[in-house]
Amino acid sequence: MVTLSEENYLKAIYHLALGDAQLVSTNAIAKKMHTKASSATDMIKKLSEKGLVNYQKYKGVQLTEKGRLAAVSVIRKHRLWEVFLVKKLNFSWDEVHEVAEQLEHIKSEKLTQQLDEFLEFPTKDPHGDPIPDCDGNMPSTQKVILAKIEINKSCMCIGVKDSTAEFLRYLDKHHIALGTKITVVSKESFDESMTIKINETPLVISKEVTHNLFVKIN
Amino acid sequence: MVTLSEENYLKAIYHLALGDAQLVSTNAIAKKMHTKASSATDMIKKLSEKGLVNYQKYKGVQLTEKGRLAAVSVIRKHRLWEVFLVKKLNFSWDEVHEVAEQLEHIKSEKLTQQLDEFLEFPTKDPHGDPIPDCDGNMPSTQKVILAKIEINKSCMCIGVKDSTAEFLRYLDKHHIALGTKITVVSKESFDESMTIKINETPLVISKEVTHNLFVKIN
DNA sequence: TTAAATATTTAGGCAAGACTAAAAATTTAT
DNA sequence: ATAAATTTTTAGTCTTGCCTAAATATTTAA
Repeated sequence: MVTLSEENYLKAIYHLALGDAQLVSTNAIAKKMHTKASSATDMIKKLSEKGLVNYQKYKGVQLTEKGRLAAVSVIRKHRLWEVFLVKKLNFSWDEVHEVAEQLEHIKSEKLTQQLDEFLEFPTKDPHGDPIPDCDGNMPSTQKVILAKIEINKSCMCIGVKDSTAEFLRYLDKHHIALGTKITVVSKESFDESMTIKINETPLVISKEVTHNLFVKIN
Repeated sequence: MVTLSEENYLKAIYHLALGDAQLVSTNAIAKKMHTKASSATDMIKKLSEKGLVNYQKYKGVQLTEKGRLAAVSVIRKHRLWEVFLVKKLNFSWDEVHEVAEQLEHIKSEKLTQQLDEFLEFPTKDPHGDPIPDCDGNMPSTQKVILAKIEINKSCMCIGVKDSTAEFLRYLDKHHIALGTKITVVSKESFDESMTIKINETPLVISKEVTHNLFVKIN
């Protein structure tokens, strides 16, 4: 039995380790969970006792395979529900997160499978993130940050890094969506801003934007 | 802010008062919630402090209007999700309850409204229970227990009283569904059993069944 | 290579929601 | 009308998940 709070910590650790088995620090976890380091330590101990993470005092934690499966299961549900909200209930991509944060904890194997089928087995959520399969396999994506694209090259927007509602609405306003073709026109080195073209329309974007957009080279 | 636990107590009180403003006893609440009377007392005090119930020591509780609205809102969500599970995700009517018990606590006004629309504003859940509207109005239903129907009269099955999975599967087995026409053939007074006809097929049912089926006289 | 800064853990507490045991109120029965 | 039975409340504990403050490790810097 994994509690709701434990699920949230596992998810945080998974994301902080970038889906890998990297060591994650107590402070990083506390920050992500908006709690204090002492609370994170408490929870880490509990997760460790349950065999969900490997933990050595002062050294950091990593998910065990059991912990990784639990984290990925929550992420799978989160992303499936996001698809449901956008595709079936007319939510926009900047509104789905907080509702999906609740729905991801609903426990029912059958519910998740039937939802997956009802949505016709989607492979990406509305922000372009991959949906793990029911065996816990997370599809790998070779995505790159827009900032890395060279001048005069084109690429396609395939995801966002931090999907805060404000950022997503900014993208909507400037007609940047998943699948949108972006051409890099020029870069300013002093502030890392960039001029891009979308459908022949030029747009100047700050480094906050270039570092939060994932693209794929065609 | 109403907690998950508080919502469950409010729902229990609503059901025990039969949707009315009747006084409900501490013991009855404890029994329904599968907790001890002392736990129920603790929670009653909290609900009372929050203005969700009226409470006088040793006298029992009743929902305030605020409490009733909170209870009905949870019931609305529960029943909408049950419809979703049956209509969209191919659940059968005996499988939906425990999942809906979780889904009913998801907090999002928009989610509930969009779900209602997506389901085309259903008025009944899969067990025949009415779905309250978004303003907290619970449609009244003049349903009667099958046991009350006179010999040689016909009626239509419109709901179940206690919808335990076992009872629902019993009904499935004997082809009794919502909308099924039932004719009362005879009654045994010593054990309150009854012989009925469904599509000309006779069936003997016990008093456990006749007291758990709601019917409507044509 | 020590001293200072930072990160982490421990110790002790708090609120929610449950429990047991005991006290108090109410109801039922003699 | 009083005793017995039942119901309800109170008092004190437990667990989960959080907190603050203090202690201890580790890392960074002089």
